[in-house]
Order: sequence, then C-alpha cells, then structure tokens
Amino acid sequence: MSIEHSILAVLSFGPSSGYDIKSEFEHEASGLFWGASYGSIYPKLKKLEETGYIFALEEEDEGRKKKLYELTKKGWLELEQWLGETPSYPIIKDELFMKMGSWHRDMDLKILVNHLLERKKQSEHLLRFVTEWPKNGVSYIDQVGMLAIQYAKMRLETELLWIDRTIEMIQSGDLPKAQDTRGNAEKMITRRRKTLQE
Amino acid sequence: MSIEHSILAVLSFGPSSGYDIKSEFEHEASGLFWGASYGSIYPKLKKLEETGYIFALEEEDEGRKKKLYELTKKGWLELEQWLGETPSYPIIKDELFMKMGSWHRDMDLKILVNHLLERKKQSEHLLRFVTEWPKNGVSYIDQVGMLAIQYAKMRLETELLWIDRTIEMIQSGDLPKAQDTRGNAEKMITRRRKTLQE
DNA sequence: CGGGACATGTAAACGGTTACATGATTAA
DNA sequence: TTAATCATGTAACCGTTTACATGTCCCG
Repeated sequence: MSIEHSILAVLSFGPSSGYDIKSEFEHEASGLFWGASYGSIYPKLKKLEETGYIFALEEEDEGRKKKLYELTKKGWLELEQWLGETPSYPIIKDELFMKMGSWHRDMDLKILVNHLLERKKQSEHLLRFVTEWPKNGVSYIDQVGMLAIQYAKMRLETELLWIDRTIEMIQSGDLPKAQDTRGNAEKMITRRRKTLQE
Repeated sequence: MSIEHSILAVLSFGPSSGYDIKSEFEHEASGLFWGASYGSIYPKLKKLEETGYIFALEEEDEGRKKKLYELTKKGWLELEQWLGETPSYPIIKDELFMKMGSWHRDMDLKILVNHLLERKKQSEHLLRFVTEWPKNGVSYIDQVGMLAIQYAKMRLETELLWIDRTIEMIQSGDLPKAQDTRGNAEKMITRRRKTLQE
C-alpha cells in the first residue's frame, strides 16, 4: 500500500519527474492525505519502473533535462485495482487528543487552552486554504475530488466549533462530569505527589 | 515523541506491566489515538528504566508474577513537560480521501459508493463505542478526557453526515462542479485509453 | 558571479512491526 | 489435557526519513 500508489496516482494526472512528485507532496493540502521525501520517491520510481508499472521518457522540459515518468498499461490497471479495493480505516495520530487523555488535576488548564488556541490557528489556516483552493481557477480538481474537499471543510469547521466550545467550558469551569467510580483521580494525584516530594 | 510518552501516560494511571500496556493500546478507542506492539513496548520499557523515568516492581498479582512498572520523579516531570509542549498537528492517513483525489471518469462510481458505505459502517461502530464508553460505569475517564471524547463524537457525526450527503449526490448525479480550466479530465482519459488499448 | 530553485540520487540511521521462542496459569 | 489467555522477550525485516553528495540552470 501507499507510497507506491500515491506515486501512481500523481502520475495519472500526467507525466512527472521525481522532483515534480515531491512538489506535489509538499502541497499545502498534503496535510490532508500523504507525504514522502526524496529518499523514498526516487528508489520507489526505480522499483515501479522495474516492475513495469511506469516507464521513463527522458525529456527536454524548457531547456532543462528531466526524467519524466509515465504510466504503462500495467500501471493504470494497478492504480485502478487499488482504487477499487476497500480503503483501510484512517490512521490518525493526534498528540492533542493523546495529551488530553492523560491530563491530570495538577496540570494547569491554561496550558491546555494555549494548545487549543494554537490548534485553532493552524486549523483556521488550513480551512482558509481548502476553501480558496477549488476557486483559484488554476489547479485541476475533479468532481469526486471536490467531494473530498467538502469533507475536509466540514471536518475543520467541526473542529473549530469544538475548540471554541471547549475553551469556553474550561474558562467558565463548566467541564463535563468525569467517570470515576473508584476514585482513580484521587489515587493518581496522591501517587504523583508522593513521588514528586521525594 | 510518541511511544515513549504514550507509555509514560499509561503508567500515570497506575503501575502496569508490558502486557497491560499492550492491552491498553488494543482498546477499541485506540483507533482514535495510538498503538504499539510488543516488539516496541518491551524494549521501550527497558530503555525508559535505564533513563530513570520508570522503575520495575516485581509483583505477585493474583498468583501470577508480573513485572509492574511505575513512574519515578523524573518520569512524572518528563510526562508533564511533554504535556506542556505544543502538540504537533495531527497526521492523518486516509486512503478513502486519497482515492477520491485520484478518482477518474472511467472508474465506476458504484465502487466509490461501496467504499463510502463500508466507511459508514465502521464509523457508526466507533461512534457507538465512544458514546457508550463514558457511560459504562467502569472505565476511568477524567473531565479533560471527556472533552476529547466529545470531540471524537462530533468528528464521527460530521463524517457520517458527509457520507450520507455524498452518497445521495452521487446517486442523484448532482455532483459539485469540477475546477478544470485546461481540460485536464479530458486529456487524462484520452491518455489512459490510448495506453490501455495497446 | 553568486544565490536560489531545479534536479537526481544514495547511505546511514531510525522507528516500528512481524514472527518467532518460551513458558506459566487457568478454565472448559 | 488441552486450548486460551497471561506474560516477557528478541531477531529479522521493512519502510521511511535525514543528511549528504553532486550538479545544472536562471535571475538579479
């Protein structure tokens, strides 16, 4: 899965060099899907060529020599076979979420508010981008791609709504009730304090 | 970052063995944050012990011998220092999204609808779980943890809403307009068809 | 004529998973 | 008595990133 197929996907839009593919992955919207560095792109291209999914056309692009890659028949079929497979469930690594999961009573909530404000800034930026992008009149975005962009927008809007609500709740002290039938919170902070005063 | 800190976070709730930590990561809600296998947990525990973040207390737990680990003072401080650092922006790897980005006109939209229905099923399942979890009367979930759960719920609800809308749009043929000022979609399918008939 | 973008590539390091090895205890 | 679960660990492998090496072309 993955890097190989992302490369095939990029090539489906038109012949590209390793450098082009890297630029595509550095695109602002990449935060919404994937990424790869030169260290994996070039070896992967070589491998895909050996397998017969792509072939190189040494081309003179505006005076500069570039090694452009294009999909073979086998490559198109592989891409389409992959598109047809049920996508695996998304893998999300969200440190903010993890940190909230292990937050404890002796941690100042003001720090958490700062984290939330920082996240808000970043998500607002991304939201602005995904809103403007399909209107720039330049990039090619397919109808189905537009559906995906609508999803990204909704997701970000929901996140921003949650952030605002959450900050309000924290600042008003109106937090939801904990589930703690065995006094775990209490046990935890006594354990912590005992260890810290040593 | 990450596995080391996730382990410290788990230990902050109480002394645990490598096996316990693994079970914690296998928890259904792990899809919402992190994961790790034995192959990384045990070596990590050893390393954390050497660094002085944790120490082992060989304990007899209901007849069974377990190597329980507990946070040291240094470990608590490290955990809290990490909690205080601005969390990095989430990394999301969503194959569905990627596939939609490279979907093309010659791909049957019925397949995409199947992908969406499959995703719907999985997200509904997760939503059910995160809704029931904080009500099971057993697990310990802190107030801040509850805020995180609220976020997960909102995110999943938004996703489900988007899925329903999207399926409707596809089935009614009422798709959003593409951005394609240079006839890229056309070029792409002629390139593809030419390659395929060879 | 120097700095920056364009362009291709590789070697070492890293972080993690998979698969395996081993054994104790418990419930059917 | 045997399958499942509890429990700890390692070695081989895999994919990816980081850092480096090298060179070109173009603009100011």
